[in-house]
Amino acid sequence: MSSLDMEKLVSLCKRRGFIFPSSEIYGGIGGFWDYGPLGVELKRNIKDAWWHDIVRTRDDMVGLDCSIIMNPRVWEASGHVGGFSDPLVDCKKTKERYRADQLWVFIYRFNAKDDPGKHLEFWWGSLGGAPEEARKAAEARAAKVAKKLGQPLDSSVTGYMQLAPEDRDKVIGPSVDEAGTLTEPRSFNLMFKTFVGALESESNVAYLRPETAQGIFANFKNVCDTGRVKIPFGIAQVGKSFRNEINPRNFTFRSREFEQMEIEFFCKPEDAKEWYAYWRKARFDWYVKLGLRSEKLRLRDHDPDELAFYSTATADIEYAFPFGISELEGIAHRGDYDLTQHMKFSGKDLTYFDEESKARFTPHVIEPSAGADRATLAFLCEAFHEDVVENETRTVMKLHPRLAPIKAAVFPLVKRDGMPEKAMSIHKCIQQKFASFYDQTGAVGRRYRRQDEAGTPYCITIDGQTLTDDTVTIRDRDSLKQWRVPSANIDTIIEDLITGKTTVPGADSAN
RNA sequence: GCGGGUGUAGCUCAAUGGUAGAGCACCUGCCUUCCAAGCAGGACACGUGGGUUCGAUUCCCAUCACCCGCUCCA
Repeated sequence: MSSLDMEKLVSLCKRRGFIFPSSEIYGGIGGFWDYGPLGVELKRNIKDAWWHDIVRTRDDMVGLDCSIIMNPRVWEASGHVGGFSDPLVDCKKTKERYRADQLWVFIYRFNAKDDPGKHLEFWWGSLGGAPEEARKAAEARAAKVAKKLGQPLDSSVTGYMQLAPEDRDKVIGPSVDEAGTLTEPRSFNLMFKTFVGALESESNVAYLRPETAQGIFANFKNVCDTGRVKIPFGIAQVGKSFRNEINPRNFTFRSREFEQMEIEFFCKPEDAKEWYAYWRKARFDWYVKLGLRSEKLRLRDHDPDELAFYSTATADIEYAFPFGISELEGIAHRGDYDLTQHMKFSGKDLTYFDEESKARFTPHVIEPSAGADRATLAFLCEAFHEDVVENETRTVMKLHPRLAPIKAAVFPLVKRDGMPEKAMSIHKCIQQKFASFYDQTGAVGRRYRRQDEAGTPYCITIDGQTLTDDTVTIRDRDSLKQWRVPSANIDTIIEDLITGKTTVPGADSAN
């Protein structure tokens, strides 16, 4: 799919009511999106499928729904308050961007050539994790100047962050030869700050969570104390998270408000490697099962230098979006980092006592963390098709029946002879079990096409024959095949098709 | 945050310094027995705010949003 097709998808999403720009009538707001009538059903079906497969049908998983705003100490323990904000400096000339805390300023003083009593100062900016790392580059520049002016009188080093504001203009950026091209350090803090209580003061600062995971760790003891879980087990949570992304981009892919589907799976330290391998595969297979083609998906293991310092292994499930290959879900082996951090900061014992082995230990954690909006976008991209039928383009969303916003649409072939009444009663019947849509306007072919764009897998049409033998036609979205079935147990017939218990008949038995 | 581009109806596009048009979609009626039918009628738009001008959708400035590239993404 080219980028042109991404535009088509965005257009279809808006036209058919999948996704709208947030607060559009006020000019919108970057990084926020709304789900329309079809979109909310699709996203809900994805979250429901996840919850069903991860929590309901497993005996080693329980669910949780914790608050979005937590005690701010949670985010100190997790490292988000300290590590989630980087002061950045831009070079106005080269457009390069540096981390201000890794930019060191080496000040060298030389005697001026024509006037030995006068001193010249050079403030060279140089990059490095510590001054020692940065020194080499500065020394090279000093040596160059020394050829003209002689050896420097003295030198000193300071952090760019520590400079007085009026001195920042003196600094020569790492990639330029003139001073004054660097901006003030600006803090790009990705945490959403707010205040708890009506009075705004530093003492009641709180944060909107940047991930749902920490709520699980903070509740680990509570869940264990309910006595219904034994290691190995997992806690699952679906919910909104917030990050002040520097640059939201690519439709809903990088949003500032987004929804996560996260698992923290707790196990014995010696079993962690095995569980990591298990979840790495299980989560990949889940996307394939729901319709993402495996050749568009890839499982990418992080390089050792890419890993967070506490993680021994991390893999990303990536999807080939039209705008590039990007992450849908990360599966991380987090060791005992999180529980240890929360023990340290809360002072509470979060170790686990294993009744069988009579051993006490800090569980290790495997974290499969998925983006619900990213999954939704991937399924939309995957589903989008433009088929050519009799020289006409048919836009059809080939969504997995389990995910389709509307499972069945019911049409009277024409608006008379009691067909609308019969169709309506069938629609009401199906509606008890599935999302169903009734439509009697215009030609039936147009109604089929409308449902194609919504991704509705099955259309049911009531015709003249229905009134005599009580059968209806079912039309399959992907094959365009039609066949007759009794209307009496139509809800069960649709259910069997959705669950895969039955399949579309090979023969076209339409009238 | 930087550079470039775009912004006209629900969608895709057009025209214009003098009150905006088309196709598709939508609504109503008639007609219609299976894949975007026909006829008649209808509703709907110049992203926002300033400036220039007698008059701005058009020119200028700012702002917002989106797209592309950079940057960032614990």
